[in-house]
Amino acid sequence: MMEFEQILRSRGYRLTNQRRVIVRELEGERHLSAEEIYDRVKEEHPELGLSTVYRTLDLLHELGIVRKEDFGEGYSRYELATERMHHHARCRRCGKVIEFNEELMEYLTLQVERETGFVTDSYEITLHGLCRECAAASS
Amino acid sequence: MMEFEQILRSRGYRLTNQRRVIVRELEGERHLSAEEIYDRVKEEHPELGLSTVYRTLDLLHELGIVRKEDFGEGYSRYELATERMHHHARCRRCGKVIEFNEELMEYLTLQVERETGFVTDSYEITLHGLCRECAAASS
DNA sequence: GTAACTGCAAATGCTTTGCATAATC
DNA sequence: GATTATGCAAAGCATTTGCAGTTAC
Repeated sequence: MMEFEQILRSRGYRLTNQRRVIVRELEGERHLSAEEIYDRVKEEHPELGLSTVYRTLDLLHELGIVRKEDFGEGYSRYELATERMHHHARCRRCGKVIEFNEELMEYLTLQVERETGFVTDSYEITLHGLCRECAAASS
Repeated sequence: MMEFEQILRSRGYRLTNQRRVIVRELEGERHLSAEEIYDRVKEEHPELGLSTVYRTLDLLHELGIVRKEDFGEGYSRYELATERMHHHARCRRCGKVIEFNEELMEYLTLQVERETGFVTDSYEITLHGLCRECAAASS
């Protein structure tokens, strides 16, 4: 991933080791929380601070390099915006998150842009309801 | 809205004044945060505590009576599940939330249920990108 | 009467911030 | 060398919890 370095430079941000390391971690795994990134990186780079992780994720999110996700856990998860878009179904009883992909939606983002001027670079669908087990248990 | 009283009773929960008042507030306005509900209700019912608001919203959410929404503000918003489903486009630069409706999607929930057993009672689409103004400013 | 519910205050956990130091350009 | 970025510790918020008192059934 060279692209993110160019984006940073072109906006006048500095290319630090911490930023490189955090992006590398995100390249390795999806859906990471700030704390998880911090823990993983700390082994090799004990000098990294948790606040730097938050500040970096904030910056990367604003630059459109990472997506910020909310699984209803009380904290955020992050993944590279280059990852394939995907969607979640979250059980309101047990909290389980089921992931699924689907292919339409392209037309929707076009329509929204036409109507509101909003330029979409990624999207997320969340279904609220009951997973198989909880649905079975409640009937 | 009588329905929620029946749901509570049928599950063995008690029908308290606090629960009634909180639901009434949700009937009056959409997208309310716990704190906003607390502030609105406090004028007429100073005895209501904020933790009761949170506990009630949690219960109503688990029962499927209210939807829990995340606009990326760092806290949750709530609305009655009977409200028309809608979707958001959130600007990653300025945070502005643009709301829009659309009508397809029915087929998607059916397909998900077929594949995973997940029973959807509501859904939410979030687009990530730039609003008209921020998109203009960054080009 | 008893079990569920509430209010209050304290605790928790994620995230942000102030400031002195260090690193990038 | 100037400015941006970092680390640390402390502060900030939303949310949760423990517990004694209250209320619904």
